[in-house]
Amino acid sequence: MCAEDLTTPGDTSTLRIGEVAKSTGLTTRTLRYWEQLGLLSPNSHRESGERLYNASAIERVGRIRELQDLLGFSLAEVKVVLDAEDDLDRVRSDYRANKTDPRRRRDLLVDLIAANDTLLERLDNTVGRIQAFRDERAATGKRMRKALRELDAERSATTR
Amino acid sequence: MCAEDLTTPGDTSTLRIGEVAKSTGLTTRTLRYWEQLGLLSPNSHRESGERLYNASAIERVGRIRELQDLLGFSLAEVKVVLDAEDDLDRVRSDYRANKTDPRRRRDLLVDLIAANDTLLERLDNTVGRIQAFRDERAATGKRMRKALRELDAERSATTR
DNA sequence: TGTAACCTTGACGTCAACGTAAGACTTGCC
DNA sequence: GGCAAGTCTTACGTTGACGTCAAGGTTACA
Repeated sequence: MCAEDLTTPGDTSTLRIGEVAKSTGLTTRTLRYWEQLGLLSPNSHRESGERLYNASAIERVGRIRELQDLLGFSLAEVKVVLDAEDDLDRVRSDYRANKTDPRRRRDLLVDLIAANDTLLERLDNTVGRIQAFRDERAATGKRMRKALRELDAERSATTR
Repeated sequence: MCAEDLTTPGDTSTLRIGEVAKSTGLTTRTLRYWEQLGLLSPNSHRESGERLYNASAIERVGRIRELQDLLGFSLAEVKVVLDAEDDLDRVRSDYRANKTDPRRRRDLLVDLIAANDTLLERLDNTVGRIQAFRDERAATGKRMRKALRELDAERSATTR
């Protein structure tokens, strides 16, 4: 007796939490914790309460990790970005379905654009600063290699 | 009675811990914590035990923050990088003083170059991934602006 | 020479992001 | 149908990077 899919019809590649954990490299604990923070929810539940995810959850995990590790966002900040993305998706599907009224849709869109621009600015800033750091490091590397060459030349001259 | 400078002669723009804190925006607690981790040591002490820093400490703080915030390094990782930098400085000054024997110096230099290359690789990797993320975001922004223009065009057509 | 502001070393508190263990229920498989 | 393996909730533990007293010594300045 299994009432399998209670919410979404279609797109039903049901994964158990352990499978999601395995294929993402996370632990089940982390997945439940993220769910608790509202970052990643299972797409349905079995009667027993077992979480069932679909494949898109794995993509979402990648997205979260990207924001967290790559950009150093806290999970709270990650949530902000993800919520915005979700809003955007909703706007898009509403757009297709022609559900919301244009005024409301426009307002939401404007907000999303602003949020996106803020993020972009932050990203550019970060990239610029890392680049600067990188260039500095590259210069140091060059100097060290030069010093090494000189050292070797000196030694070969001495031992000759 | 103050035996001022017990370690380094010259370069004596002595700063007290509170002054360093103020000019870096850190707290004294953080400075002491970092010292405990071996990241940043005062350059001398008074008899009373009071820490005395010189101006280079402030630069060093900047360096630490850069690695910590910008690159998301843990303080342990920061320490690795900084220790390497310190080694390099030591190699340089030894080089000038012609202290260490060339064999040892060469070995150290090779190690430092390798460490630097590793860091560079990591930096490039990070930059690349952030760039990719950035581009994706930029594309999203473009799409949203387009959607907004269309929406406005549609509305003005309707209200006309 | 007082005294407010600063410094010292503990030591305990905190917050995010999980780890880990317990006890009970479910599922998959032979 | 039995049992190992997986999952559930609950709850306490941990780690990194500090914050925040507390109790006492030191400095700087009027």
